[in-house]
Amino acid sequence: MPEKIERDLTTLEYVVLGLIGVEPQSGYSIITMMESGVHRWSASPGSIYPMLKRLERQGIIMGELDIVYETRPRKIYRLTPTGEALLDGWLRSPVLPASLLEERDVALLKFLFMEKRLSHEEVIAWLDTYEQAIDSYDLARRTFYDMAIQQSSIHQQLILEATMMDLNTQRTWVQIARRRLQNRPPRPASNA
Amino acid sequence: MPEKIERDLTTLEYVVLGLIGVEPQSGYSIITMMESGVHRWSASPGSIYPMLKRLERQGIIMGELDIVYETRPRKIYRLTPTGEALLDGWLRSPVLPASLLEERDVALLKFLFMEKRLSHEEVIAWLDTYEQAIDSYDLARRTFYDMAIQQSSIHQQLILEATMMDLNTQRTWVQIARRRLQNRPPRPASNA
DNA sequence: ATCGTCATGTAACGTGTTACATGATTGT
DNA sequence: ACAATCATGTAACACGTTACATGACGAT
Repeated sequence: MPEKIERDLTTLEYVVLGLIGVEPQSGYSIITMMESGVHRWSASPGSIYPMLKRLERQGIIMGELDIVYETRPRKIYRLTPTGEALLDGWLRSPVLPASLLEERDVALLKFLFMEKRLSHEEVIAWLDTYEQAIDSYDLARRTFYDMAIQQSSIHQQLILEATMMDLNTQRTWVQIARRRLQNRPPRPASNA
Repeated sequence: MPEKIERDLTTLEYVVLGLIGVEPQSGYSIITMMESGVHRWSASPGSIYPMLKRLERQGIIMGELDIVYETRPRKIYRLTPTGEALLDGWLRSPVLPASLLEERDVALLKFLFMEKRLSHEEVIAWLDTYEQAIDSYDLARRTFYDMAIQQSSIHQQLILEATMMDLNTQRTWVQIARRRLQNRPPRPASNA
């Protein structure tokens, strides 16, 4: 009987769920993937192993000793149905304006994990929320921008411009991504 | 006699030092500034007040009760020489390739705090390190890019492109910033 | 008189870090 | 035989969060 899940999961926990969701992983493989990867979260053994046990206690993942295909026994964790629901809920959660500048890497990671877990339409819908977040942020900032830009120092002005440029880049990317996904053939045709 | 400073300061601590460095602040004003500001660090009272005491114990800041200009007594903290040295060292520290994608907001905050603490030349030099970081990241990624882009899935390709676009935006911004600062008149001339 | 804001603080809690420890297995 | 890697774990520690507590002041 699993523990009750009281608090919302950490971003780091969701990322681990995402990795496991793409393919079942051992603690060691998670650590090495995150060390060598594009992720900012340096997964130390001291955080991963207790976390895996915690998530297993809560019935979110379940570990199984793998002694068949590997000479060296490893404990492979996979998602339980509860874990799948949690992960997919996180992946589907819309991009919020507040997270545009500070959690972009998280958004990209979610986009990575989505590929194998969400339907085509859901990914498009998520990209729509992304663009809506940019729009509303843009709107709020643009009115503020005109006021603030006047009486700001040079550095403050440049920071405002940096965020504007940042948003524009993100908007362009979202549009590219959506177009690319929409043009994607439903199934890979015969090659060559 | 202040405690020895064992560990390196947290980013949050440096940000607080930056705020105090621009102008002496009370705990409350720090909290409100960070809540309303562009910063991702939600400064809760439970983090700020203990931190201020900690930094004071270490001789990095010093607080003084302000009962003269304010009806309501507040404790105003200012940097000690030790604190100034720490802050300026942090501000001068070069931008590293690893921090380009994950700590951009920190870089912009540093850029904000620099304005009143570093010389013109030092700011330019810091921008140079910024661009060098972009160059080296770009170099490493570009060789990887050509290899990886081939056998990557659509989502992986798009993530790679997102980071490339991101880097390009940052490079453009750095160049704009440097140009703007170099064209800046040394002193504001007479206005109107 | 009362409510909201200003202003500072404390206590419990949990997560992540650093450092250390252990042992099996592979390579040379 | 020995070193490096694979693989999992533990213990101490510290920071930050959440929630709670306190009181003075200003406005109505």
